[in-house]
Amino acid sequence: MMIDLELVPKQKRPAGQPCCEPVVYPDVEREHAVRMAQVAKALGDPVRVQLVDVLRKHAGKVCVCELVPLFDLSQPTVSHHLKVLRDAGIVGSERRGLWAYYFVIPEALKELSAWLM
Amino acid sequence: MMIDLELVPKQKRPAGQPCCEPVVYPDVEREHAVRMAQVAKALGDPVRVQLVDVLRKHAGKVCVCELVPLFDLSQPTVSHHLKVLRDAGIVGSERRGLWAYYFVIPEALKELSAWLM
DNA sequence: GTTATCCATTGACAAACATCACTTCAATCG
DNA sequence: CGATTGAAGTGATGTTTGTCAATGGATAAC
Repeated sequence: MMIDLELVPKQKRPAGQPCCEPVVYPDVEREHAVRMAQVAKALGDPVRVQLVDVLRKHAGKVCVCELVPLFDLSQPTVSHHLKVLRDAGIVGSERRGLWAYYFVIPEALKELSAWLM
Repeated sequence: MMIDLELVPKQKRPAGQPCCEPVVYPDVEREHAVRMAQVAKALGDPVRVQLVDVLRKHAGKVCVCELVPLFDLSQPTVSHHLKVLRDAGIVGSERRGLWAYYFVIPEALKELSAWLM
C-alpha cells in the first residue's frame, strides 16, 4: 500500500484562528452523494449482494421460490431484502400468475460503478 | 427501462413437489459477497460518500479539522464516519503531530466497482 | 511545568435494520 | 365454489447505526 502523500506540514495556528481553511465543497455533489449512498446501502448486506449476483446471472428467469432455498432465511425475509433492492432501484419485478420474477436494473449499478472510478 | 425478460412460464406444480429447482449457487461467491457488502455498507451513508469524494480529490492533503466544517456534524461524528471507512479498508490515515491525514485506498473501491460491472 | 489544540473514544439515546411467526392477498386448480 | 400455492405485508424483538456531549490522550507552544 504505497500512497504518495504530499502532506502539507501544518503549524500550530495562532490562538483564536481556525486550524485551516476548510476545503471548498460544491453543493452539486450533495444529491449525487445521497443517491450513491442509497444504492450502496442497499448493497450493504451479503444476502442482497448475492441476490443481485444470482439475478444478474439469470435475469428474468428466477422467481422468488427459487431464491428462498439459496439462503438460510425465511421467505418473508428474502422478500424483505428484495423490497430493499427494489426501493433502491436496483432490481425490478414482474408478476406472472403466482410467481414473481425479479431482474437487475443495470443502470443503477452502472451509476455507482462509474462514481467509484 | 426496457428489460428483455425471457420469462419461463411456470405451471402449478403437482401437489407435494417443490415449486421449482433451486438455482445452484457456488459457495465461492459467499466470501466475495461478504466483502462487497462490507465495502458497500461503509459507503451507505451520504456523509461517508462525500468524505470519500473529498479525500479522493485531495489525496493525502486533508486533515480532519478541514473535513469537519464541511458537514453540519460534530467532530466526534465525523471521526466516527472516518473510522467506519477505515474499518472497511476504504481509507487509511496517517498521524503527523497533532493532525491526522486521511487518504483513499483505491483498491477497495476498484474491487467493488469491478464487481458491479 | 501549564495551557491550548487536534483527534479519538466512551456513554447514551433514538432511529433504523434484520429476522421470524403469523397473517393476508392473489391466482390457480379441482 | 373451496382448497392450495407463491409472495407480500404486519407486528414484535433483538441488534445495529447515527449522533452528540463529555472525556481522554497526545502533541505543540509558551
